[in-house]
Amino acid sequence: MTIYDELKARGLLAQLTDEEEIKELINNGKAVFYIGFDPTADSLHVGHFMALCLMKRLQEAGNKPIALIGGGTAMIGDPSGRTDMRSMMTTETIDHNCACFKEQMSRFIDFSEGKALMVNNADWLRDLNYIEFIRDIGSHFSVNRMLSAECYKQRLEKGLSFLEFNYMIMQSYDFLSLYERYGCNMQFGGDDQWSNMLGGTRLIKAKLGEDAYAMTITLLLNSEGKKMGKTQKGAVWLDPKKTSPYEFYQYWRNVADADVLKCLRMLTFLPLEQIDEMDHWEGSQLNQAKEILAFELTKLVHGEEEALKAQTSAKALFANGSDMADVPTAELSEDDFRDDKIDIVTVLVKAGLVPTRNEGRRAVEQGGVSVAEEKIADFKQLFEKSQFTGDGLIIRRGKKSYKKVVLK
RNA sequence: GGAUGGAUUCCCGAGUGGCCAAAGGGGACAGACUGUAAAUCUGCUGCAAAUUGCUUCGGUGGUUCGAAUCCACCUCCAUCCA
Repeated sequence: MTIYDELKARGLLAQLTDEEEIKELINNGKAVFYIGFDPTADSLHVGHFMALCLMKRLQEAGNKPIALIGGGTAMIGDPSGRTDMRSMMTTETIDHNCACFKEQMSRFIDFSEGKALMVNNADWLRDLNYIEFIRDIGSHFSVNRMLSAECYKQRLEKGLSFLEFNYMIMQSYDFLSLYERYGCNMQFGGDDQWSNMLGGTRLIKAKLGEDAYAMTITLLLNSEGKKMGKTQKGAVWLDPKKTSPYEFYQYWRNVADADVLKCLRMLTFLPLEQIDEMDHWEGSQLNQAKEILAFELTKLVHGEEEALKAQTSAKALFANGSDMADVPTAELSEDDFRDDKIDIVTVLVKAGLVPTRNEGRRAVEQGGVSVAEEKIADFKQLFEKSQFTGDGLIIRRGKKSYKKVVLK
């Protein structure tokens, strides 16, 4: 199976500028492609993960990836798909984020011996001369055309600043620069990037008279049409300090039935035959598929050891297993006790199971808290210090949040 | 630069002097039912030393016994005009 067919079968491809040419290029390892990442946070998240996987797949097929970190474009902010203006970021924050991205990416992509490149568009964007730039590049863009782009429609109703309006031009210029510097002939990106990417191919045609291609990846949406990888607490991060492997595992373990197969296809590296097999699974059997999904992804991101740990903890807590060793742990200090006692609300807060004391109270009042499998009825209930020594106590909030709490 | 409308809690959105920690909806969270799913029903949703206290309605001052609500100035946004 060619790489192109595989990507297609996995449902990863959304729009292409020229299907035949692209097929030819990537199947024969002739593509030098780039994907841009905007450093808007200090860690990559699940949304980036899919792009990284795609890079990996294409790299394995012999193509050369360029990871473009948007240290320059981040100073502008992409308005695509946004209803509000992005807040401005300082240069220091952006630079810090770039460094974090770099480190995380090198775990997925092989950057050795020129097999892949990582560049930062700050190198050519930050020192641009305005007059030169608009004469040289700006003259190739039609405002009429830009305004008719779908991604600006929404913003035209709510207001769009000139700063953000320029994002498309910057991104197009990136493509041109990469084409000239590294012979980059293709760009990949999320489907919301389509019009920005087209801008690039058009610019290359206009400036150099040469062809470049663009292809978008289907956005990973859940069955409700929302972007996946977001929880109410924010994004699901790849950095274990921001989203622990256990939480990461649980996120995928809990995806809706309707989304499991899609996620398996788009995100994992499992052979398609195996995934097609699971497609016949129904009802509670789908739970197994979710387990596979969660395990595979955790393994990809955090390594097999962490994935196994997350899996055994999950089994211990949900399926009455007995191995509690790897359940996420929280520690209490001597100072948390008064007369060697501590109340349940304090324990919940200290364990991070609840953000405020009020919520802790509420959780107890609604019967959502148990300690060592015993439901707590009174939020004033006290615990002895001695109960937290040794293996400590398993505190559970709701169905899915557990912490082992021990005395340190 | 001018005219008009607007800014309320996580989001949308009511409230135009005390009865307001602020209607209603969404989301989130918890309970029941389940398969760690979905749907449904119920509860709940500012913070805390908790029958009370504290902070909140774009910002700063002011009027008043009392302000989300009235006044002044400022900031930001939208629409129309230039």
